Amino acid sequence: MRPETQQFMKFIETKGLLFTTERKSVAEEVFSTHDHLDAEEVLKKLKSTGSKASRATVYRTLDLLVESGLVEKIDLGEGRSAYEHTAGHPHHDHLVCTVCGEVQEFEEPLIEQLQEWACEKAGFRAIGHSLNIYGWCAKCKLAVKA
Amino acid sequence: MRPETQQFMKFIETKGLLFTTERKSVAEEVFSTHDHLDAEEVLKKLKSTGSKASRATVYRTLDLLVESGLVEKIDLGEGRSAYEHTAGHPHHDHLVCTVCGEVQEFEEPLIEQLQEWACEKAGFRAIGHSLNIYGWCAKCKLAVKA
DNA sequence: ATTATTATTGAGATACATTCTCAATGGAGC
DNA sequence: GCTCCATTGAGAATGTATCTCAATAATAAT
Repeated sequence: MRPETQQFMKFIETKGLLFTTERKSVAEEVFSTHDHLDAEEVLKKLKSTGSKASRATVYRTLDLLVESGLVEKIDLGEGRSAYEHTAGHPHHDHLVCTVCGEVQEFEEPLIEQLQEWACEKAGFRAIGHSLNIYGWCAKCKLAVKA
Repeated sequence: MRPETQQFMKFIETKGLLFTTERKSVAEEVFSTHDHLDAEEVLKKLKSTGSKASRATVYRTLDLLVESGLVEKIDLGEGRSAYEHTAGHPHHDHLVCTVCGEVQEFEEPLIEQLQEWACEKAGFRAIGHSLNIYGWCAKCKLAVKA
């Protein structure tokens, strides 16, 4: 069991919930990669490894993972969203390729700072934010030129 | 007919399409306010003013309006999106209140600049972007305290 | 141990925004 | 008027996510 899954177990038990096999397998799946996974991908991977976790359980467990703070839900626009685990990952924003769908990360601490100022100015109390830039990734740019 | 609708007409005709009553009424509706409208709101307003434009036509015309550059489609996250006309509006980002649903705008040219740099660094060619901050607007913050 | 209580689950129903299909409509030009 | 093709509307289909509810599994009580 991965250390992150251990942490999740602690979170679940502290909340007075049960750390079931299904919850464990969803967590292990999410923690197994640094890629951005969407719920459907998690479900598919679980199916292929023999787990019988249902779609509903996958969504429910992903919500719990987000609540635990170990996983971040990112809104990729147009109703798509993905999950990634936060361990050892500072906050970052996303470059979404509209050609191949790939999602790259980028960091810009100053942008975060400027956002905070904008909120202060507007009397707004921020809870979360999402910044996506849509366009062509380096690979797809080349592919078109060629 | 509003001047923006005139421009839209020109766009439609230049494209070799027909400037129909339905397209005209959708455009007039969108240009009638500076608020952020979603497709369903446009449809409802049209229904109430006697127009018989269908949902499909509303969506199709909104796409044309975006293509013309006179209207911007903004992704508000969680699958919601809204439209606003761009005339006389510099680019801006959005503060989305998760309590009352209100959408405020804010401008921060430096953020735009930083985004461009981030793209350059990653070899990414940006086409569009969306920055939303979610949280409590000033009004809802007060309402909870009271 | 047996029973009662509660949490969790899966399958499918439902919701929702959006897009698609396709037959019917209706201008534009001959 | 007739032909042609763009446009339209009604409803079906899509995709993502949530909800319902009976069945199941775990925990607590006796």
